[in-house]
Amino acid sequence: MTAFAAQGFRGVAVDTIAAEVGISQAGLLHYFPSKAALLIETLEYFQRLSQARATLNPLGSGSFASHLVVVARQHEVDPRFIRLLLVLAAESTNVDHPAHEWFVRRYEDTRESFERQFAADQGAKLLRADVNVAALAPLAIAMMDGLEVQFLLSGGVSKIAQPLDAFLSTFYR
Amino acid sequence: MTAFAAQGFRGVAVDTIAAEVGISQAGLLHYFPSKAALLIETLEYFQRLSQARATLNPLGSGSFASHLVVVARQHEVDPRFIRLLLVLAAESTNVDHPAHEWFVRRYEDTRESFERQFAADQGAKLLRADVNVAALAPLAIAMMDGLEVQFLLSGGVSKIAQPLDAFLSTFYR
DNA sequence: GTCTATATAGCGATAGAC
DNA sequence: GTCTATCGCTATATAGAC
Repeated sequence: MTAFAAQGFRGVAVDTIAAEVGISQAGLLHYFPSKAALLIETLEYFQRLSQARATLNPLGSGSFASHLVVVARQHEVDPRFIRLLLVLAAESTNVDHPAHEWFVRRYEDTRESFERQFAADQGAKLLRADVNVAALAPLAIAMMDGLEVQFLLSGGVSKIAQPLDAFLSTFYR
Repeated sequence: MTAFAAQGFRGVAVDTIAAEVGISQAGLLHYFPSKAALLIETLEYFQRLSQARATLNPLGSGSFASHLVVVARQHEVDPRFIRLLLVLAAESTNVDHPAHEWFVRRYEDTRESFERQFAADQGAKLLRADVNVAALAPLAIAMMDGLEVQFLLSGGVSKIAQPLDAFLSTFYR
């Protein structure tokens, strides 16, 4: 995760990852048929880890927006997770990239999930009734990704959680 | 520009670019001391091109926000330009990347420019007086970058200009 | 100014020993 | 299950001819 996050898919060598876990390059490729397969498995593992995190941090207590801000704050403390998604999402915009299809599907899933959860907030009279949740979902995703770019480029000076909160708050009562 | 935009820095070979302009690999490296130098020159060239475009499309007629929406619409028609920035910005979040310093400086310049132009809109009573222009600048940049990710991943299905307009409009009277 | 040729290095994947 | 060794390929950069 950290290797792919820091260098992207093409930028990291299988040997580097193998050394980090204490085995040889051939040893690592004994468990994964190819480097591309290793990447996909890494992304799937990341996904499961994120879902486990979300379960530990349930959003029953507050709005979906406040949940997103908490997640953003965690990313500021430990950017390794979200960095993996950001760097590889940009790299995989190319259709030939081994993770292209994975990211296309993931963004679609995320958009649908955001839309559902904003709709729930609207049903609970937390989100303003005049807000179009289908339009808000891609905006919220875009804002999180974009703030992350500035956070990483600035070396942590530019923040994520506070600006995200400011943005989302304009849609809540 | 198109090669680096499509594949990033590490993903493209000098030979590929050389073939595209009709000379050999050694012929191309006759003009640039290294691949990294070629990348920086490409980014500088892109910058000059963007500024020339902005001059042709002056914003005297409307607000800075409407100017940004026009630019976004151009990017939807021809994503090659902005794609270069997005892919390389993500790649260059790594401090060892040859264009890291270039992007750090560019984002700082862009943020300052956005802040100045939003302030001008506020002075002209276009932007609401209660809006914090220093806070709005990074949000606007983040939104443009994030929408671009979704545009590229969706193969052009997800749009940039219309959602950006919806976002910026909430701050204008 | 542009070429061919090559030095040098790195990488992914496989073969085969233990 | 893990290793060493190696094949085959690709890539950057340089040398030197024309």
